[in-house]
Amino acid sequence: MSIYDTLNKEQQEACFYTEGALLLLAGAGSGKTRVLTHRVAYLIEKGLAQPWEIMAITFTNKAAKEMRERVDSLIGHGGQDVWVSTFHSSCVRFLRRDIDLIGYDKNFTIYDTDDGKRIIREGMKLHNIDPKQFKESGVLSAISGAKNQLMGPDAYKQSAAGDFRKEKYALLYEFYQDRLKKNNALDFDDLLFYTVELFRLRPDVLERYQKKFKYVMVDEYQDTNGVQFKLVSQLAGGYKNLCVVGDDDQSIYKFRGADITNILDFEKVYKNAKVIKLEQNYRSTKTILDAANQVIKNNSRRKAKRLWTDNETGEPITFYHTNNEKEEAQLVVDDIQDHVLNQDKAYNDHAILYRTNAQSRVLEERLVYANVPYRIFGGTNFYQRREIKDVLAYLRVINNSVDDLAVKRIINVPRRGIGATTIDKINAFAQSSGMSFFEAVRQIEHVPGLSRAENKIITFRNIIYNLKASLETLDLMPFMEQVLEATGYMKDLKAEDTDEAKGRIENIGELVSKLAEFELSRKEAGETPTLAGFLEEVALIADIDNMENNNDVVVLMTLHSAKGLEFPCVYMTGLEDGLFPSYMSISTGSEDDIEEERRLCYVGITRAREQLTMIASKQRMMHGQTQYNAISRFLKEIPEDLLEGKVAGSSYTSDISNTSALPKRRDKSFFKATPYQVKTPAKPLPSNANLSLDYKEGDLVKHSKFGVGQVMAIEPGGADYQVTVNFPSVGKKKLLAGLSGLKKMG
DNA sequence: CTTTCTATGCTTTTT
DNA sequence: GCATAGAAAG
Repeated sequence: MSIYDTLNKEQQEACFYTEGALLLLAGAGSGKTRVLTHRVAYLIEKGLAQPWEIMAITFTNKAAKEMRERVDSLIGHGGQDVWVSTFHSSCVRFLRRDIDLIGYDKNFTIYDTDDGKRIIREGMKLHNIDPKQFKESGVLSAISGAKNQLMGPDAYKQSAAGDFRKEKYALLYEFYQDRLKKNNALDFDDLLFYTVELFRLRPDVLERYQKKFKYVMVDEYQDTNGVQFKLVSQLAGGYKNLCVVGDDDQSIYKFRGADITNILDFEKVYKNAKVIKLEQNYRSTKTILDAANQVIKNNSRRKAKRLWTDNETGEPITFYHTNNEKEEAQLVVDDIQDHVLNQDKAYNDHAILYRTNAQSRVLEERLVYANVPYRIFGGTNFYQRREIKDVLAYLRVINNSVDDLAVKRIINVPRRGIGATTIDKINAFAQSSGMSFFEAVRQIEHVPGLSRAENKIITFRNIIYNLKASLETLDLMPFMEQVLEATGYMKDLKAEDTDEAKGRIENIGELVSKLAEFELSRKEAGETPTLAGFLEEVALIADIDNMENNNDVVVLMTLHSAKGLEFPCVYMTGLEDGLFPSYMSISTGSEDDIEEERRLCYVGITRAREQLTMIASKQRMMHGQTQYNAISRFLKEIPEDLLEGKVAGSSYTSDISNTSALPKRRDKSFFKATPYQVKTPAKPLPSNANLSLDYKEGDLVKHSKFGVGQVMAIEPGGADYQVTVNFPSVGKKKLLAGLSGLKKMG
């Protein structure tokens, strides 16, 4: 009996085929992570490689974390030395070590697209480019596209000659890279681009890694782009033991530069590549899988394969055609309630999926109304919120003062009476003498024509100087409190006294608890937690990474975010032509675009284990206007005998009163051990959060976002108490008493 | 320099 | 329908 006995024949084959190039075509739910982790175990067990000679690359932190855990539990001792990480964090590691060899500073900051847009906006002003004709996002995606094809600004300029639009892009690309370099910053694409450059220009560095990594594995290979392809071939160029895993039918990130030909042509590039197909699905019922197959088979550009399963036939797929999006939402909510109350299902067995984030609003409304606990993923990322970006900008300035963007962001936040004219003057001075913006602030006495504004700048400068000094002496948590105090940011928000401001205060509180977690985890790992380390971690994190499975809540997310996840009950909403497939993909008239959407549909269907509900609405409010859309063409590709409810003509006449025919909700506590509290409109904070708390360990407290939880611990920390609370909906959280607005229950 | 009003523009988004 | 950016007014 060995650990490999639990694998099927193809899985075993993939596991034992270790040398050379291997393409693993792994259909949805076919157990590819199992194969990858067992393969790692096999390599180590057979003595083919030491743990640190194996590299596994994923796209998301979540996938990396999951693989990490599974490798650890399978291998036990030594497992933690296997290099498991995302493309981007691997590159950060490479670059932090050696980027100086190609003329950059090792202490670079990572910019997100928001930062990028600011730079482009600036560049467009400088070059007099009409913002009506060029959108920042369009420019950025052109730049991103160029980087994905390994084209620097010069190469791009050459290729752009004669094309009016591209020539402007080229101009902005150059400006953008200049500005990033000045600010000592790299964007997401740069992380990959410069790593490839580093390896190209310094073969000695590349060789070190090629010797180190005897075996390289890449997950979600169908989503790789040009640079990633190059990077992978560089890394695996030594031993040439490269195993890529993917499913061409789940390639849904073309708009981010993913190139499906990487997987389709793998065998052409790696001539002796072995191909193994994993076609047995362990996740879904026959009915669901059948539907998925029937839909995806309408795509022409794909590798031949047919997913099958030994699972039961299961229930038919339910189809509803509702009159409008409110009914749609109500129906989903009622159905979930019914499952929870009458069918022994938990809330977290349910996922509601949609094409666009905007659709979540109506659903959220009905969920709140029905008191169903839920969590929305995606939309505006936590780290994109204004208050979070502001606070992070302060940290960035303290960490890397050359970061002009960050300095300009917070120089007048909160208001210090420093306006556009003053900033322009400093800017002009900085540029004429070739220094950074903050350097000009340092030498503010030399900047001409400021008069009264000078004192305001000096006040600001002192704040930053003092905080820089605090960072030297204090631990991160007390330092953070200093930042919030000394900058006046918290004071300003508290004075505002609106629900919105309270929400922002809570978000900052959440950021503080993230910092606490970070500090703790680094200390546990025996490392010194640094500000730079925290900023880096925060820059590379996504919303979905924070999804924890043990919270009993319904989850809402886009079809894109759902990739890689599975749920017993899945609701696919908004299945209408014009929404899904999107209007864009229909109007270009390109079959490729429709195929991409169809793959997205395939991804959605295959998320479901037991029950799949598909809903279209006759009428829907979109962009403030009522739209009447036809039922999605994808829905029509599913044979009627797999569906319950009628597709054409639609016999399902739902009016809201009809839904009250569903079983009435009884006292929730009969069914769920833990009472829950859904998001309520923020309750007023204890207005002067003084330091005496009205709750103690063991008490139940209420948080306006996380609901009710039990206080696990209270510890003094600097000027405020750190309170650890266990919330049934989100798990344990460490909060600052003054910021969190916790209220004792009862 | 700050506040308030009007216009505009909107898919998806692993990092 | 909503959020955000830029212009106009205080």
